[in-house]
Amino acid sequence: MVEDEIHLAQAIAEGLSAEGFDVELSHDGLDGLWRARERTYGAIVLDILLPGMNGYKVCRTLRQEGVWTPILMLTAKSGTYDEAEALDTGADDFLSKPFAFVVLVARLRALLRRGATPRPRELMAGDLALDPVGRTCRRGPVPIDLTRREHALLEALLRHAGEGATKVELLREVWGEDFTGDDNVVEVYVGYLRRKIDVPFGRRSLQTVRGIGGYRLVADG
Amino acid sequence: MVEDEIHLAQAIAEGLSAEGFDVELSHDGLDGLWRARERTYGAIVLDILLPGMNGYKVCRTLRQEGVWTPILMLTAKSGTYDEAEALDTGADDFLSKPFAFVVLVARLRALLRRGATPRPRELMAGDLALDPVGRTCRRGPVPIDLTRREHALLEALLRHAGEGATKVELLREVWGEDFTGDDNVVEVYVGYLRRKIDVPFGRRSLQTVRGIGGYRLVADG
DNA sequence: ACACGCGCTGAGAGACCGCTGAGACGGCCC
DNA sequence: GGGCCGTCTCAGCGGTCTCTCAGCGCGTGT
Repeated sequence: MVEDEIHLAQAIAEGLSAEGFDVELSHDGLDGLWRARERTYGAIVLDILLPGMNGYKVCRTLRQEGVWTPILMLTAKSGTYDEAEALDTGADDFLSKPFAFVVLVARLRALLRRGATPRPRELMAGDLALDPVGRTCRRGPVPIDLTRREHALLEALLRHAGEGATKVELLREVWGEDFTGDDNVVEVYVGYLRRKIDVPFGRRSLQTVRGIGGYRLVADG
Repeated sequence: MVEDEIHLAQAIAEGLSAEGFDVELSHDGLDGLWRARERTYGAIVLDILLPGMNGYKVCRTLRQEGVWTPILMLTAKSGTYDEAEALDTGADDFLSKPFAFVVLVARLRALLRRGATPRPRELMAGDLALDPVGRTCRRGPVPIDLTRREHALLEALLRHAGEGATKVELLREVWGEDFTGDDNVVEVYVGYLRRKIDVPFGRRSLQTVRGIGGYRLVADG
C-alpha cells in the first residue's frame, strides 16, 4: 500500500491485517515503485497524490516494465476525470476517497482472485492497435487521433473484444461507477469512434449487438 | 557532501548517518571536485557558494568529464535564477536553503535509487540537436539561441521524446519540486520554444497531447 | 399497417483546455 | 538612471471535448 497520509495508511493497514491480509506500507511514490519491481505482491493499493512520484506515473511505469501486479488506485473525489485517467495508466480498479473500508476489502479480494493478468503492451483487434500507455491509436500504419473519452472507450471495447460489452458495463468502466447521466452517451461516443476507426477505412469493426444494448469489436468487417 | 558552513554540514552529516547513509564531508569546491573524480559515490550534495570553486563549476566540470554521479544542488533562497542554472549545469535535483531535513533525505533516497544515468553529450530529435552541458541548440546547421529556462525545458522534452511528458512532470523536472506557481508557465514556455524551434522552420515538432495536458517532441512534423 | 422499442445522429450548451499578449518585477549592462 | 533581457503571472480568447436532448429511421411484434 502506497499512501502518504500516515494515519490513514496505518489505520487501513491494521484493518486489512485483521482481515487476514499481509500488508506492507510505503509513503513515497518512488519507494513504492522500487518495491513493486523488487517483490511480487498480490496486489498494490496506490494513492495518486504522493511525494517522490505520483501514482499515475508509478502505475504507468510498472506497466511499461511488464509488471502486471493488480493495482487498485485511490482517486480523490474532486478530480473529475481521475477515474478515466487511472484506468488509462493501466490500473485494474479505482476507488474514490473517501471510501468505506468494507468496499476496499471487497475490491481487493476481487483483484487478488483475478491475479496478475499480463496485458500486452498494445491492445489489438485485427489491424486496429491501441497503446493504453502512450495514448496512441493506429489502423494498420495510419495513426488515429482520439480524445480522452474515445480512447478510454475503445480501450474498454478492446478489453472485451470478442465477447462484447453492454452499454451499462461500458458506462461503468469508462465513465465510472458514480456517473449519473444517461447511457445514451455511450451511443454517442460509439458513433464518434465509428467515424474515426471505421468509416474512413470502409470497415465495420465496431458492431452493435441489438436487443441487449451492447457492442462488439471484431477483427475484420 | 560539499558544504562550507561547517556547523550545518556537521549537523546534516550526523542526521544522515542516523538515517543509515554513509557520509563524507568536504568544505571546499576544488576538494569536492577532486574527490568526486577519484571515487564513485552514491550521490553528491553540492552547495553553490563554496571556496575554491563554486558548485555550478564543479557540477559542469564533472559532467563534462563524464562523471554522472547523481548531484543534489543546494541553492540559496535569495538567488532568483539559481534553480534553472543548477539544472543547466547538469545537476539532477536541487533544494533551496533553508530546507527541512526530511525533505533532503527523501530527495537523496530518490537520487540514490535512480543511480547514475549517463546522459549523452547531445540530445537529438530529427535534425534538432541540443547540448545539455554546453547549452547550445541547433536545427540542422542553424544555431538557435535559447534562454536558460527554454533550454532546460527543451532538454526535459528531449529526454521524454516519443512518450511525451505532462505539464506536471515537466514542472517538476524543470522548475523543481518546490515550485508553487501555476503550470501555465509551462504553456508559456512551450509557446516560446515553438516560436524558436518550429515556427521559423515551418515545423510542428513540439506537439500538444490534448486532454492529459502534455507535450510530445517528434522527429518530423 | 401500425405502434413501439431501440439505436443513431445532428445540434447545441457549457465546461474545459491550451495559447497568447500585456505587463510586473528584478537583474544586468551601459 | 535608463533601457534591455529573462522570468513569471494573469486574464481573455478561441477552439475542443463532453454530454444532453430531441428527432429520425429501422426492425419487431401485434
